[in-house]
Amino acid sequence: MTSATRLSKDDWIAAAIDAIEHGGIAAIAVEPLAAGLGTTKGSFYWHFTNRDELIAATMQRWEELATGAVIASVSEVADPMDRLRQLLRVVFGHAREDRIEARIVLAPFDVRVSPTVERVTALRIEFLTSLFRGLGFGRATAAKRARIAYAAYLGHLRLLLDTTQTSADAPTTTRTSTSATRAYAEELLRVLTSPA
Amino acid sequence: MTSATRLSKDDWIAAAIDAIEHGGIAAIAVEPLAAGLGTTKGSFYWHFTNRDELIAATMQRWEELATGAVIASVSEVADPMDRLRQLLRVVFGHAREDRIEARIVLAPFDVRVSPTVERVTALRIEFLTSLFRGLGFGRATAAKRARIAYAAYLGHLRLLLDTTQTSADAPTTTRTSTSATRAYAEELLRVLTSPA
DNA sequence: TACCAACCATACGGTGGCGTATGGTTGCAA
DNA sequence: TTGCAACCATACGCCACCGTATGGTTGGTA
Repeated sequence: MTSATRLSKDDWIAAAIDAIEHGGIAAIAVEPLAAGLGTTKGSFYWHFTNRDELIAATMQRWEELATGAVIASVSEVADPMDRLRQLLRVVFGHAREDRIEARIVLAPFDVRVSPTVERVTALRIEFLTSLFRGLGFGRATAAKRARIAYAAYLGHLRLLLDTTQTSADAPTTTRTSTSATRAYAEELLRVLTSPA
Repeated sequence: MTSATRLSKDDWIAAAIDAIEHGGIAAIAVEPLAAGLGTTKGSFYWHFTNRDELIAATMQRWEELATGAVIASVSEVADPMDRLRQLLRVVFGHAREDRIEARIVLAPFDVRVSPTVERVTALRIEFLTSLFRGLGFGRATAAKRARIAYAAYLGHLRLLLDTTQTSADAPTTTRTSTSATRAYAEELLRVLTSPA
């Protein structure tokens, strides 16, 4: 994995994204990252002018990942109800692993992060709103339900971290989507689509 | 405010809680706090053995505040439906100011914080569950709705921070409970109490 | 009023991270 | 095979913070 080859900008960004999992953007620190990559600051400061530039690049990369994947994986489904169901399935299935998502999306008050997160948030809520509109809800109701749905997702993301971290073993066996989580998602779907 | 008198342990804890608003537990740093209090480390290390002890004390204090107030302010209402309504009103009214709550409750992965937060979380969800049971929902449904309700609260807490921070003026005019927030809370109440 | 305990200031050494400077390597291209 | 550009290592100074050591103050009590 740590091949003795030379590094690219993207290698640093990838390492930065990994680091987020264990300490948020605060963990995007040059010297620890260099150590992890088996190199030194000398390399880093050739590719980047400073730490903030890496953080910016990392956020940009995350934004691409965050917007592209999920929505795409859903938009192929035709029926609106099935789309929403599918979305919840995907999103709540992933949630357990997505520590990175959690760290970025739950972390407030950081100017280097918030613009990106706010864009992603807006986009996701818009997408959800269109879903609810497709289900026949009026404009205002759809907007509110979308917001509730996304808030519930965020909260769920946070709540998952409680039980997860205690056992530091965490085998690669992604035991995602516990039956409890499934039940939660189904109930959420139920209440969110209850008649206006 | 910064009277030239001597300081107590509680003064440091109070300062620590304030500091959380502008940087989370990371902002509970001895020297900055000392400067803010108009004193020096000398004082601090007389009252506490080290930084972690202050953090622990601060979390303990927050736990008291977090559990006591809200639940008490609600339990005087008789009718279950009104209780829930009242709870949402209180909680969503406060939310905008409660940056501190947000920073503590949304921050994961910190061993010095998580045990406290997890206790508070469990307690609140239990309380919510009993509310839903009081509304006539069965055990399982009540538990799920409670979890959804709390997740929606957490997510809402996070979403509020987006719009809030941009304008750094933030006058003391607690413009809490925007009409948008009210509408959100009402819709949330509606979907959460929709028939099983 | 003299003293002791509570409380605080100052100075120090240590750590971890940032950014710069400067001098290697390495590999491809002429 | 030499040479230059890309890439990396090492060493340095700086800053913010932690914790210790040590020597003041201060205020109440004997």
